[in-house]
Amino acid sequence: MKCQFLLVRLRFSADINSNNQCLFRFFIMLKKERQTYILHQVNLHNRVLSADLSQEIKVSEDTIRRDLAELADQGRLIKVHGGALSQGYHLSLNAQQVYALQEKQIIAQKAASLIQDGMFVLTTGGTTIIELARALPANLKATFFTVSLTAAIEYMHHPNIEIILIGDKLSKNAQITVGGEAQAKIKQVKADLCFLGTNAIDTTHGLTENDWEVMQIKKAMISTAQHVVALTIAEKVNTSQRIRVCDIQEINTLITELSPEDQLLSAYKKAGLNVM
Amino acid sequence: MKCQFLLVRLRFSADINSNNQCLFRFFIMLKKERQTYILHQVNLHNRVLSADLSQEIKVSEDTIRRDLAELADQGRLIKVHGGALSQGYHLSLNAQQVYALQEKQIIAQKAASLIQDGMFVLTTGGTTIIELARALPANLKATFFTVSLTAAIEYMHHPNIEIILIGDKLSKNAQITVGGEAQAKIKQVKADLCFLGTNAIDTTHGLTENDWEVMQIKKAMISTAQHVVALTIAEKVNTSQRIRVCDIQEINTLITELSPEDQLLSAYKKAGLNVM
DNA sequence: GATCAGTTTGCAGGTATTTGCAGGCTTTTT
DNA sequence: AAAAAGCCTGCAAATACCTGCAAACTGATC
Repeated sequence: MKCQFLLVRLRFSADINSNNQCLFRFFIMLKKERQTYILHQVNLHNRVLSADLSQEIKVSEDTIRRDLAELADQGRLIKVHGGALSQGYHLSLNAQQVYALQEKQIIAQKAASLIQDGMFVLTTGGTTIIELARALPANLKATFFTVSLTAAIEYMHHPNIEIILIGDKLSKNAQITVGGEAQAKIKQVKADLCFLGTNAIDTTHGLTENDWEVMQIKKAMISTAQHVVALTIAEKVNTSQRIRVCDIQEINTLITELSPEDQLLSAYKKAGLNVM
Repeated sequence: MKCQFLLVRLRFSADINSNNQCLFRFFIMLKKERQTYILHQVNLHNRVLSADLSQEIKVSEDTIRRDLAELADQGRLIKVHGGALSQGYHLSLNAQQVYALQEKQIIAQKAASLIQDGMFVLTTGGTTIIELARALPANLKATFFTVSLTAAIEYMHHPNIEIILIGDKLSKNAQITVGGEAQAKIKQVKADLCFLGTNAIDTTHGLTENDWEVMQIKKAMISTAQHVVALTIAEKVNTSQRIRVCDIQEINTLITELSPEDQLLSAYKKAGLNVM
C-alpha cells in the first residue's frame, strides 16, 4: 500500500461581517435551493432586489436575474426592473358579469382615443370607466385622478400611468370616495379631461344621478375640467333620475356605442355637444 | 495439510480528518447500505451534493448519481443538478395564494380583539392586514382609515364600518397611497389604534422596510396613533431590511402567531412591548 | 475450488447545464 | 442630458450528466 496525498478543492464563499470577522461558507447552494430561497424571500417581504439577493447568496447578479426570469416564467413571482414582487399580492377584479359589456367596450375605445400623452385625466367610477381603463393603450403616459377603487386597480396594471387617488369617506354603494375633502381635492386639479360614467341623461333634465354624494363629486369634476366627456350606453340616453348634476351644455362630448349620426343623438348635437 | 499464505486484498478507504489523522475504513458499503446512508444524509441536511457523497463514501460520482437517480425514481428524494434535495423541501412550495395564511389568520384574530366599538383605527396594507379586515366581527362599529386599496375593499364588506380612504399618489409596488398629502392627512387623524403590517423587525434595527415611501406612511401613522400595534409572522421576527421606520420602543404591542410566552419574543417583552 | 450469468462499478468520451463576465443596450434617476 | 443602475446577448470555463463498455464483484451451481 502506498500513501496518497489528497488534493482537495474546497468550494466556499468568504464574507466579512460587521465585526471584521471573516466567515467562510463551505457550501454552495444548488440552483433549486437558491430559487426556493428567493421565492421564500419574495413571499416574506413582498419584494426583493436582485442586488440584495446576489449579496446574500453570493452569486452574481446575472444568476439571480436568470433565476428570477425562470421563476417569473413559472408564474411564481413577478419580475420587475431591479428585482421581483410577490405574486399573491397582485389582485385583479374577478370579472363579474358586466351589463352590456360589448357596448361599453366600444365606448371605451372611443373614449381612449381622446387621451394623449401627458394629460391629466379625472374619472369617476362605474363599469364603463373600468372598461375605459382596460382599453387604454399600453404605452400611454398620463396622470389619472380617480375616486374609484376599482378604476384605480385597473389603472395600476398600466406601467406608465401615474395614479392619484382622491381620498375621503368611502361610499359603499357607489364604491367611490365622496365628501367635502374629495370635492376640494378634485377642484385643486387642473384636469385636461374628465370622463363621467353616466347614470342618466336627457336634453331637458341634463345629466342626472340617484345618489347625492356622487352628484357632488361629479359636479366638482365638471367644474374643474377643461373638457368634460360623458360616457353612456344608448339605453340610458333620454332617461332621467332624481338628482340633477348639470345641464347638457356643460358637457363637451357625449360618447355612446352608436354612430354619431344616429337619430337618437341628434338632439344632443343640436344642443352643441360633440357626439362621438 | 500444508501451510498457506493467504494473499488478502483489503478493501478500504483512507480519509484525512481535521487533526491530520489518517482514518482507514476497512470496508466498502453495499449498494443498499450506501443508499440508506444517502437517504439519511438527505433527510438530515435537506440537501446533499454528489461530490460530497462521493468523497464520504469513496465511490465515484457516477455511482452516486446512479443511486440518486434510483432513489429519485422511488420518490424518496428529489434529484437536482449537482446533488439532491429532501422530499419535504419541495412540499413547502405548494403555492398557497397567501403566504403563511394560517399564521396570519391567527394574528388577525388576536388583533381584531383589540378593536372596540367607536374606535378610530389606522391601518397600512399587506396581506396580514387583509386577514385582519376579514376577521373583524360583523357587528363592529368603527371607523377605519386606510391607505390600502385592498384593505378598503375588504372593509367595504362590513356593513357597520365607516371607511376613510387616505388619498394621494398610488404606489404600484406597495399598492397603497403614498406621498406628502397622505402623510399630512394621516397626521390629522387622532387614531385610537394603528395596525402596521410589518416587513421586518428586530431589537437592534427596530421596525424596517424596503420601500422609502411606505416607511414615510408608517412613520406618519405611528406619530399620530395612541396605540401602535405591529403585526408580523414569527418568521419575520429578528430580520431586518434596508430602511428604518422606528425603534421598537415606539411600538406598543407586538402580535405574532406564537404564544406570548415563546422564547423568540422574550427580548421584545424585555424591551417593554406588550406581546400578544 | 471453479465456473458462469447477472449485477455493480469506474472510466472514457461526448453532451448538456450552469455560471460569471464583457460589451452594448435600455431604463431609471439626477 | 448625463450618469448610474439594471438588463440582454454571446461566450468561455467549470461542472455535471449520460452512454457504452470493460473490469470487478456476487452468489449460485457444478
